Amino acid sequence: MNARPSSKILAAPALYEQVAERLRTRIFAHELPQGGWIDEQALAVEYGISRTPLREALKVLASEGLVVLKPRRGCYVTELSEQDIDEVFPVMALLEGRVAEEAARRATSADFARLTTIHAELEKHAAANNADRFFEANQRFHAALQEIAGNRYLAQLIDDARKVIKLTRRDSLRLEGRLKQSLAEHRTILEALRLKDPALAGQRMHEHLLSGRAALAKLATAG
Amino acid sequence: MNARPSSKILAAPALYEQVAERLRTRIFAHELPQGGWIDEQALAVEYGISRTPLREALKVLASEGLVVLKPRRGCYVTELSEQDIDEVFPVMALLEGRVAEEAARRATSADFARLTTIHAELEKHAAANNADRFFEANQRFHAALQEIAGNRYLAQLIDDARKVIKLTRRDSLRLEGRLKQSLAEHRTILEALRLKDPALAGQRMHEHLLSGRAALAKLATAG
DNA sequence: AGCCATGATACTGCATCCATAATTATGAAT
DNA sequence: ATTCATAATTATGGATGCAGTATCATGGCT
Repeated sequence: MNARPSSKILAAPALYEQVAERLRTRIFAHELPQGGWIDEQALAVEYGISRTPLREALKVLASEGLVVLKPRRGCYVTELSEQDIDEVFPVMALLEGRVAEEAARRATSADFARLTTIHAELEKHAAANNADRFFEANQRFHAALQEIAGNRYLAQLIDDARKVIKLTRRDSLRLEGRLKQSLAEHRTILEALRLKDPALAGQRMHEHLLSGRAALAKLATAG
Repeated sequence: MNARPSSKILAAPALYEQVAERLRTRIFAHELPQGGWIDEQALAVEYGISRTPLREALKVLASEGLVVLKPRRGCYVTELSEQDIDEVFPVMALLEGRVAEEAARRATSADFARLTTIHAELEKHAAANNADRFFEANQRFHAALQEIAGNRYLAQLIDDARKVIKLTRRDSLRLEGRLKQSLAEHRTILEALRLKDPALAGQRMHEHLLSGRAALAKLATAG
């Protein structure tokens, strides 16, 4: 069957890419549980496709670190150990810090206006205590910074790292008080950007990320 | 044909992985030229395999950034623009700097002895003006640092970045005087490690990488 | 003479099929 | 009853086949 043919609006992505995206969504939703076996046949039947594009999609996900391919054994959703998280977050903090630094150097007044708009949404959703929308706006804020920083390779690495982190079932924004804390940190970052102080922006962003990891750690003990 | 079956010494890598590795080698050797089209059929015939594992290998290389997949058009070796290089190197410098920093914190005396040994080889090959061996020893030095730093994710990113950089046909070590300069920089890095000064080691490594990029830039103008 | 249309060619992308290896189930022996 | 050996089942990995589309060449038209 395979979606309606009318979906071919300007260069349809390859089937394996569509499949990869669907699988990512399911993995992030933890619908496919960590460490769980991925049944190629079942998925192929479910998607109404053959195993070929599915297997190609899995190769892609494997190089993204979302699944592990055990030769002759099959494919499993990656399990993140506490150590893994402790390795990824500092790198993420480093990269995001760099983005903030560069963004502070390059941001035009138009860029700053855009960031301010997004930040206003963060304030709104935090006030409403809406973690989902806050999360979404947060993503857009970081994405905007990446664009302003203007280093696509750096942005790519951050996106990849974010995918890995999303493997965790825990969501620090759900932690009591974390949402407000995150907002406060964002305020200081925006302030540093406004001051056009690259070092300060980088430093605060760096701390912001590490603060996120600490929140995650609290969740681990709390259950 | 497919290598001798006797090569199954303890968990043979999947065929697509072997193919990916062979392709990487050919790409780095510029045997497959930048921007060049990759003929799936011809390669499959040459390797004596079907197109299936070959295509899977290409998916992996694509997510490594070594090739680009144009839907319905085929696969092409990635072309690095000057801008791409200017985006990758600063990130590389950032990551390698971090590795050096962490390594300075964690290195035991045994680790330091190992680094000293490798550095001695660098000195030797630099004296002999042997760029190939210098390059190889240089790789081992950086690999050793990564291991000492103990962050596998960080190491992974560096390895990936290094692959991208290797796409360039230019080799800065061939530049007159660069080999000696690189050696001198290595000396200062080792010195910082010996002093167990993380900040200094990180800073010097960072500069070392940027210095490498500058050398590459000179090569660009020199031809 | 140059340009556009039409047809031939060739390659990509997906499906299907097959061989091999791993896992599980069954049964026998200790 | 437990354990080990053996057979059946199932899934992975690779090969082959086929449909759809992009590219290239040839020929007609302006």
